[in-house]
Amino acid sequence: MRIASWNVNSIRARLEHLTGWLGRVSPDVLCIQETKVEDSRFPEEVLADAGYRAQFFGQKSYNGVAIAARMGLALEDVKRNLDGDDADAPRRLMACTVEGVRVINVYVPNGQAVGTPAFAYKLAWLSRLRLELAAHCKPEDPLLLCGDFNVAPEPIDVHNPQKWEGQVLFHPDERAALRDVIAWGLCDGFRRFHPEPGHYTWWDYRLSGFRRNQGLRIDHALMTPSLAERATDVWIDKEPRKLDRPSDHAPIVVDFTL
DNA sequence: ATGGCTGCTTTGAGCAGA
Repeated sequence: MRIASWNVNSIRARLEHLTGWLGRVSPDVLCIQETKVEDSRFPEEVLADAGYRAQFFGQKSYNGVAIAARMGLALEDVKRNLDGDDADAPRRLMACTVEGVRVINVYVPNGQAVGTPAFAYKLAWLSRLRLELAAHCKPEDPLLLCGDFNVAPEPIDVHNPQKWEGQVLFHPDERAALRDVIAWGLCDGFRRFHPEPGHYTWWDYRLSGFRRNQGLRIDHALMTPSLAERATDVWIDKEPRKLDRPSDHAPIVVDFTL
C-alpha cells in the first residue's frame, strides 16, 4: 500500500506534472494540498483518465485539499475541515478511511510572519488539530496524518537553522505546537527511515534554492505506532521538483504493508 | 540591505505563499 502527500501549488497549473507522477509512482492514495480551485472546476475527468477518483474540498484562489484514490478503492467516512469551522473557513483539511487506515490530509496555515494575526491563527489551528485527534481518533488505531504543516520540527530540517531560528516556519511556538500534535500519539514517519540531514520537502522558487538544496522539511507523514510498525519506507520524491515550472513542494510517499 | 519566484485574480497590479 502506498499513500502519498503533495502540495501541488495549484492543481490546474500542475495537471501534467500530477498525472505524470501518478503514472510513474502509482500511489494507491494521494493527499493533495493547495488545489486553489473551487469544487465546480476541479479537474475530475483528467484524474479519472489517469485512473483516480478524487474527493475534493476547495475554494477559489487559495487553499483547497483533495484526496485521490486509485479507481475502485473506497474512501469512507470523509470529513471536511476541523470541528468548529464554519462554511466560510479556509478549506484546509480532509479526512477519510481507506483500507482500515484513517488518513488525515492537512494544509496548515502558513502564518505569514511571526506576531501577525495569521501567525496566531496558525498556532490556534494546530491546537485545534490536536483537539480533533483527541475527539475523533484513538492512538491505538492505524492513522496517517500527512500534508503541508508549514513547520520544520528540528534544526536538522532546515538548511540554515541559524538564519531561520525565530522566523515563521521555524519559530519555537510553531515547533511546540507541532510537538503537541505529535504527542497525542504519533511519530515522524520520515525520520524513522532517514535520520540524516539534508532532506527537505520545500525549496524557495527564489535564490535557486532547489539547485543548491537549500530547503526546509515542512511536509510530514505522521503515524500512529500500529501503522508505523507496518511501514516499509517513507521517502521524499525530488523528481517532480526538477521539472519545468514545478510546485515548490516535493511529494512525500509512505509505503506500508496491508 | 533588499529582494530575488510563482499562481491567482472578473487582466493587471497586488496579494499570498513559504
